[in-house]
Amino acid sequence: MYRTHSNGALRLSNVGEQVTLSGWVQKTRDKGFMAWVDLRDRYGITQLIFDESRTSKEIMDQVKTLGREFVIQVTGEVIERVSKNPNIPTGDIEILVQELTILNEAKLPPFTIEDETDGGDELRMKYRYLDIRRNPVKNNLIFRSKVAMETRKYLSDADFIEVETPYLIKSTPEGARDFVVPSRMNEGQFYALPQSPQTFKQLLMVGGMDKYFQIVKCFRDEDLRADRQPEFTQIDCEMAFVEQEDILNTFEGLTRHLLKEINGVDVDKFPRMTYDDAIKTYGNDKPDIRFGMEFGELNEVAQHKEFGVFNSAELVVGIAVPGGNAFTRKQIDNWIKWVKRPQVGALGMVYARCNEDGTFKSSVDKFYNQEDLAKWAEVTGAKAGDLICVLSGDADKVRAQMSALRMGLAEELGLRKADEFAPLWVVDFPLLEWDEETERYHAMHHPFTSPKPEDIALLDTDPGKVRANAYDLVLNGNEIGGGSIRIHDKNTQALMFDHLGFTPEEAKEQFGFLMNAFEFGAPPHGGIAFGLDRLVAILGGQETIRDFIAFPKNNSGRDVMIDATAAIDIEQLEELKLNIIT
RNA sequence: GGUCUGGUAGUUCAGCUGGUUAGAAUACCUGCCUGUCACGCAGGGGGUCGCGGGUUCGAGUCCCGUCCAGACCGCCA
Repeated sequence: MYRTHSNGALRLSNVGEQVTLSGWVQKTRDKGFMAWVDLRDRYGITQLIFDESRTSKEIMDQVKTLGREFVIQVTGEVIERVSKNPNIPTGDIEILVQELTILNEAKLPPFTIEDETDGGDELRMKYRYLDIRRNPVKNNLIFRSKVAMETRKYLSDADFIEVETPYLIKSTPEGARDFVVPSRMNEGQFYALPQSPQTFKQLLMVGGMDKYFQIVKCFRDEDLRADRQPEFTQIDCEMAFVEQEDILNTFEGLTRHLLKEINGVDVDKFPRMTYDDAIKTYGNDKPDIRFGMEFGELNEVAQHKEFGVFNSAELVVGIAVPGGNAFTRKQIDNWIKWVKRPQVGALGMVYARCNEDGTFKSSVDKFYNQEDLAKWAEVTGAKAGDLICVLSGDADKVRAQMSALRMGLAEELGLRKADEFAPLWVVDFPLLEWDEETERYHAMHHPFTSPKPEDIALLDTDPGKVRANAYDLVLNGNEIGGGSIRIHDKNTQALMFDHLGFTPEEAKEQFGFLMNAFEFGAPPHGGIAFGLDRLVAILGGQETIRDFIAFPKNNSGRDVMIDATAAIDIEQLEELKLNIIT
């Protein structure tokens, strides 16, 4: 037997017991006459003691050969420590070792296996199995497991059935790029890995599995970000015989359950905001509402003066930065530089200081008097001590720029508190989105999303104005889930494909199976999918999802540990009848 | 596809305006140390300054190219 207890288990009450422990050598502290070894496993650290007067000479010598991360097994007696360590749960006891076995030696690890490691990201990824030994990463993985378990518990209790759907499916031109898999048995043909199990879960509804969920890997061949991986996990859900309201309530319930069970936080009923309002008020369809700084549209009060920049702008928009009057001139200049970076792309920024005495001092005092600036303050909600930041230009662009500035400032001011949770439903998304490149409308969500019945008439006259029965769940400025009520009749689906530029033949070739199914009694249905990686990271109070994934890919989609991607043998290529064109 | 930042000891970093033998911390090795727990003390080893080219009397430092990493924009139905 390798162990009778874990390294986090023993307490004062175990004193006198004979125990066997196994684990990794975290650290040895050798005082000559006496040596201590911190023995680590998943559960904690237990201190081993070796002592000239109580330990055999052989074992004393053996201890001197132990290096960091050696795997050892010891047997000995639990004794009370002479000097206790209040910082760890096992700090009152130690093991007086009588037998020591080195189960496996270890090379010197390339970085320290400690909470605050000296290792950089690249190295940690290359030796991810060592990184996972560290508490922060280990705890994140345990945390993720707990979120997944609570999700299964909640949905299972609500009569949802977990069904697996295939990973080898068919490529479609809509949406993200597919990862493709060549088929050996079907020469020149390919499977695609699913971007989501969308059509399959709809077919499950036709199949009568009226409450379905799946915690499932999805794949998208697009460029990565700190919160985007090429393979990621969704909590994918679908329900039949439901309206939008039923879905929102069910999954608000799931989110509330997770916040309660995982974070111990009770949240009020989630507020709802239309897509249009989110864009107007926050410049963004996933607003972080943990803090204010809402947009104030200044066209009426700032235009028709002598300031040409504002007069020629489609939109002049401002926000009040709480306490921002404390910024130095240099700090404000740096924010101006910040918004002028190509990533944000503003041409400049106008600002107005709101002095404590109620007066204003702006960068455009030449054009605006105190009365004008007081109106700016009224529209943006600025109080004495605040700073009003104003951007202007093309409405869509300036909203995106102001949104970036709002988030940047909030981050800087510490308004994005990791332990505060502000969920929000964003509803009434547009059904279609104009794509400049292909010069046609694309489905904003996906082509199976149902238009709002009262907007269907607009499909022919003003397609961009048609709203969908689509919704996103936003948490702290991150989209953590999104879904829609689906189309469930063949004619509406055909109409949608038509407006998306599919000929009836193309629609049949790519989605004929779904259209067919709709002829055999498809129930009304809808659903939602949560991004598990992102959800877990946010519940865990972090923005980057990588440390909640055991073996993530790097920025370029590479796994630096196994060194994937890689070329394949010529034999494999021949078997697949593939040529590499360069 | 684009913008920006970085690459110097095992590791994390400093290295100014180009100028003697490239430093610190930590890790590692040796010795000492009668209760350590970020142990302490003394000593030691450790470098193709990512790679290639250029400017210069002289390049870790400046320029060009390239590779790698990270953040972001585009992209992500």
